[in-house]
Amino acid sequence: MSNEDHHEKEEDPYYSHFDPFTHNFHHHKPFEAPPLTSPYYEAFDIVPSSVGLYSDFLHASAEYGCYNNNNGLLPPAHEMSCSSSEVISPIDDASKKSLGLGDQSVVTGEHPSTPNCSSTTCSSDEAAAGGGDSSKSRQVKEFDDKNGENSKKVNRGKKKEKREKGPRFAFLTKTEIDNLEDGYRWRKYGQKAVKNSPFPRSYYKCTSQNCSVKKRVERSSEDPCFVITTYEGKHNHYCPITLRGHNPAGVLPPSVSPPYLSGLAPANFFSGEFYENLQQQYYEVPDEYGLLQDLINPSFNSKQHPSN
DNA sequence: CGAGTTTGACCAGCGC
DNA sequence: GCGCTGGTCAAACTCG
Repeated sequence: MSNEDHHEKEEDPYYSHFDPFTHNFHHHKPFEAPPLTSPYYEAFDIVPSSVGLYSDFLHASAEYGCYNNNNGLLPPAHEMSCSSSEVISPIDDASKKSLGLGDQSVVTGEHPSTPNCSSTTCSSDEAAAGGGDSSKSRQVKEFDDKNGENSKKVNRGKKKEKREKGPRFAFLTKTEIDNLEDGYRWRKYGQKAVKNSPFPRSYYKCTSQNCSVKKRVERSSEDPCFVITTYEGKHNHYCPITLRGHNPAGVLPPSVSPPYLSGLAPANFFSGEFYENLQQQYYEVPDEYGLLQDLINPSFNSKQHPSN
């Protein structure tokens, strides 16, 4: 799929703001939050639900269990002063299930029982993906050769163990570029057509060894101007790429950066260069694991175009 | 030749 | 149980 020039650049009619997040966020900070109050919250503009794109996206976030999650950076959906309840819905049991959360709470600040990849101890996809039960490691087709067939059939042996997901963070980007440069190196490992969308979803993994961060990129079906990028997991390495020869905000190594600086925030997200070509809507996807603070770049001082 | 992409198949979860 | 769907794998392919 190409980025066809669906749309010429124009003043974004959706980019006027209704900002529910700034309204009552501060009641939901059960932990000692890093100083990301306004930068992040203000980055989180939501437009009226009449804009289908956002509606969809917010629904998706609800499915992820966004608003009721542990760190409380985001308000419960039903408390958001967004203009429509159809846009925001609190996480329900079904949503938890979809998250693989089962009965576990999505409210507390506790870390999950699964390995937390926030340190270098997380060394494999297996570990990141679900506890790394080696007994259930995949059996590839070689073991199927007893039938003498060289089929592509595989028995991956991934049984019931649900893959547990790392922290997730998504944002909207108004851009014609599908795969935004974020400073990290990614290898595409899949592409799928998604229901109700003419645009495929692409799946990427971080190419860095021992880093299991993934991202999904899909263009909004309702407004192809927007690309929805969802990061999952947390980088455990330096950003391999810096822009213009300097270290952009958010690319500090985890070892020296405060938690909210490490990890997922797109490396060049805040660079002027990046801004030159697009407008963005940050949107926090439910972060079951209490790592929201890892995702927010404090330099993101309100969604301001540098030219402003 | 290595790294990255494409693409068809497989698998698991979920709803009916 | 079955079909649908999302997510992932890995062989084949492309590109530099």
